[in-house]
Amino acid sequence: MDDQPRLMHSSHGVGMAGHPGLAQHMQDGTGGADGEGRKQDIGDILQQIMTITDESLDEAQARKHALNCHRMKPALFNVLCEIKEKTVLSIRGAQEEEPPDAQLMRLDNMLLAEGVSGPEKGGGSAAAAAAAAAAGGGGSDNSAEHSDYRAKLSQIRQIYHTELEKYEQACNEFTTHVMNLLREQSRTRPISPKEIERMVGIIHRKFSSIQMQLKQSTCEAVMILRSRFLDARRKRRNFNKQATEILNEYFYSHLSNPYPSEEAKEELAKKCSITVSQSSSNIEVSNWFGNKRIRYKKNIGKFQEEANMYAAKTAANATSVSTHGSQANSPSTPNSAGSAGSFNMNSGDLFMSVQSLNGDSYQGAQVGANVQSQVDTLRHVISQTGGYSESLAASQIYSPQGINTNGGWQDAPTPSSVTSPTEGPGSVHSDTSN
DNA sequence: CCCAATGATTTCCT
DNA sequence: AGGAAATCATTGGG
Repeated sequence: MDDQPRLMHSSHGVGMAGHPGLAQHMQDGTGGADGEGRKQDIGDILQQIMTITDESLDEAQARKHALNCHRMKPALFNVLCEIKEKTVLSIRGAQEEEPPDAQLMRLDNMLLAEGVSGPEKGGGSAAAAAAAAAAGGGGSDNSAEHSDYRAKLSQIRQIYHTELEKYEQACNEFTTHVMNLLREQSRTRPISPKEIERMVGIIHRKFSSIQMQLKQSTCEAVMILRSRFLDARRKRRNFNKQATEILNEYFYSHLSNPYPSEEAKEELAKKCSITVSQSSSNIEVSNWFGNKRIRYKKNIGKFQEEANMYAAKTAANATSVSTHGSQANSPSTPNSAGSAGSFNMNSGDLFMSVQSLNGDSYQGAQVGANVQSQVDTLRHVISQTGGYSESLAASQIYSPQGINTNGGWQDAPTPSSVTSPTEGPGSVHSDTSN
């Protein structure tokens, strides 16, 4: 009944604007043409409409019905709709074209990328829960953190989907409700189907903006989750002793060329049980070697002790494993030799092949019991002169440091520090200055 | 709490 | 692409 005044206004307006003084005119009774008769009708109708508020409800209802059934009703309705269209809707209509929302697209893309809105492995919340359980329980090759992350993610996903569903349902309900209402009211108000359509569009837009908020907050949640779990990538855990041992062993036994191939990396990763996941374990190994190389090179003195230790260790291993050490020693020592010299000068593959063949055993073979001293002396020798090393065929081959003199994988930043074997650590202070 | 060690990331270079 | 170098950020020992 709120509509009554409005109805009256508009009809009033129409009457005045379109046919000024129409009512009076007709009441004069002048003119007897057909048109005049119709005008008379319209006048009556308007009159009735205007006085409708004075009547009782029942009467009004009856009148309404009568008006609805009036033969002029559709025409009048159309006129009113038209005018309304021109005055109000056209203004609104101009600016209602929605721009293809970039923001929304971004959100959608992200949700898709994060696997929140994407094709679910299954359907509905039950599947989400199942996925979460699976991730938590049977986490194939991921750390606990990772599975935790996935569980949380699927939780978010579930919430997102239920909310989305709720919104959709609400939107539909509301839309049909409004549509019914408008249709109903179109019997008493000038509401065209077009307008209803437009209204539906407005409603949908409103709801989609709500939806966007939902998406946005979901995205935020995912981001937070990421920052807490995956992006805690800087959160490092130290490798366990065994792992570092294995890596160090490899590093120092390949000191001449500490660049493990992909396969080697994989192998190492496996051995170190850094098998977080196939792909990332190699990265970890690569990181380790990258760090090691740079840090070793930067301050060889500091690593001297460590180097000797691992040299001794590998040597010991080799000797214990293989008896052919002694005989192999001088002739086949190549590995290290290859390392130093051949790395740059000779063909890489030769060196590689040799190394891969007996890389591990070389030290054992050569050094035997007093590995350490030999190592040190050799280093010493090499670091000092190139000529000298020549005379000591084996040693030349041997020492990793030789490389840096040649400009191997390192540019020999601290050659002097290598001075005396026993003073290995002592030399450190000179390095510490670096 | 300070600091060295160290794993990870970033930037630049080849 | 992969490495070197610089840098960041955490860990763990004192």
